Amino acid sequence: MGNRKRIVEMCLDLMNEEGSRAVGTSRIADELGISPGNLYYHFKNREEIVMVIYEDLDADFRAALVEDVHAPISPERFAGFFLRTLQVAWEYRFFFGGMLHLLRRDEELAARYAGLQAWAIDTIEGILTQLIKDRSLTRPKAKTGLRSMAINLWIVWSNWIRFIQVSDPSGEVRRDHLIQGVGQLLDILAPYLDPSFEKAGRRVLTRELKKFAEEAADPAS
Amino acid sequence: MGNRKRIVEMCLDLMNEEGSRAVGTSRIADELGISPGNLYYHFKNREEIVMVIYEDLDADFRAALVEDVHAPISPERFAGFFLRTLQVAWEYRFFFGGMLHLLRRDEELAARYAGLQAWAIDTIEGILTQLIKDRSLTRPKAKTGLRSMAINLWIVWSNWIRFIQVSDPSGEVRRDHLIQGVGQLLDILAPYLDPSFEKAGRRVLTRELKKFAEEAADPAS
DNA sequence: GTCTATACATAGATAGAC
DNA sequence: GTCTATCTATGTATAGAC
Repeated sequence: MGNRKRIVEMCLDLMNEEGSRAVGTSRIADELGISPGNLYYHFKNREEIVMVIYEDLDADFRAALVEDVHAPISPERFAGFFLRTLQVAWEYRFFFGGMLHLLRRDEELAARYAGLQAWAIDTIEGILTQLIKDRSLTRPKAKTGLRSMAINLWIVWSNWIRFIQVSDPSGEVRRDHLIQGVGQLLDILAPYLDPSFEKAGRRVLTRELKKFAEEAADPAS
Repeated sequence: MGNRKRIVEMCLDLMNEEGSRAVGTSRIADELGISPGNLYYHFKNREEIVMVIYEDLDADFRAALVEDVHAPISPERFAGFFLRTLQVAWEYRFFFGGMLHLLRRDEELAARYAGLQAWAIDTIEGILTQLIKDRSLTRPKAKTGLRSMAINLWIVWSNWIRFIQVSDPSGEVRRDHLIQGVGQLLDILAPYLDPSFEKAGRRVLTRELKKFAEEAADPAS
């Protein structure tokens, strides 16, 4: 694998582990056993590395939210949206952790992320609208209810990992925390969901939790 | 006013404006027209300044959430909890913006904030329980529903300001954004709220919005 | 309490050899 | 494509005079 790619991956790993601020260009180079000069041959500056990573995040998130959206939306697929996107939030957790600072220092990144956020909220609203058509969701009374719901889902989604990290500073985030996050998102919608749809969605979580517990007990597989 | 206090206030202002990371000790001293040495006479290090500010935040938040909690809880008081606490989140927005980084570099701060978070979620759950006793809120079906609701309220609360900041990178956060945030929090509870209780709560927001619009139109007052 | 001067570490970035 | 060497800027913090 070329050094360019190795730099990006090391940067992502280190930043996820220690936060974006703690990771500088010299640190990345050190860790890879290459020279700072080499790193700067591949990238104009530190921002550029982060931007490359952000592009992956952006693409992964959009793919996770758009994948398999054909109507009607099954509870399994609906739970899948949440689970896949939370997985993305986990894989790029450094970004959400240090977001404000990263965006402040890079206007282009700020604009792009604002765009992703706007798109995400619209798309979530679209999914909710589809659920209403499918009769899996009751329309909220207030006109702005759907949008408000989409915003709340987005906020909880984009901050769930941080919430877990802060709750237990010395603990690590595990897959069951992600599954718990999906439950948390479902709870926002619960009062509007068709009971059997909700039940089926929750079953997916129970199944995932079981799978995780088994893997944890038997790491061989 | 003594320099110690001026340092704390300047630090808070600068960090709120530019993010905690962008503000160093030399910058604070510069801005106040005092020497770095003077700053270090008053504080052991930068962490200590942040800790002093955090202590205010902690106290202000607790006071805002506990103030005037006698049962039964009126819709006006309930809306007041949200409005006052969001005001606190706004006054110390630097902390929420750079939280993960701040907590990573200061174990004591991390422990204290984790404590505040746990207390807050418990206290919110307590308020919801009181609302159920008052018959202003319907108990959610799931056993863990109340707690989940409290967590969602907390997550949206603690990240609302950041959400607004990121939504419009070049815009400023105004009081009407805070009021919108209260609406957002109410929406999480809406399906469980007694309709007349909810209506009265919303009226508080309309009134606050009107007050803000008038003040904006007539800054003299 | 406050100042000047300075030490020290680290991070971002570049020049030029190989 | 990669290296060594180095520059520059900045931030944290201290020593010692006033």
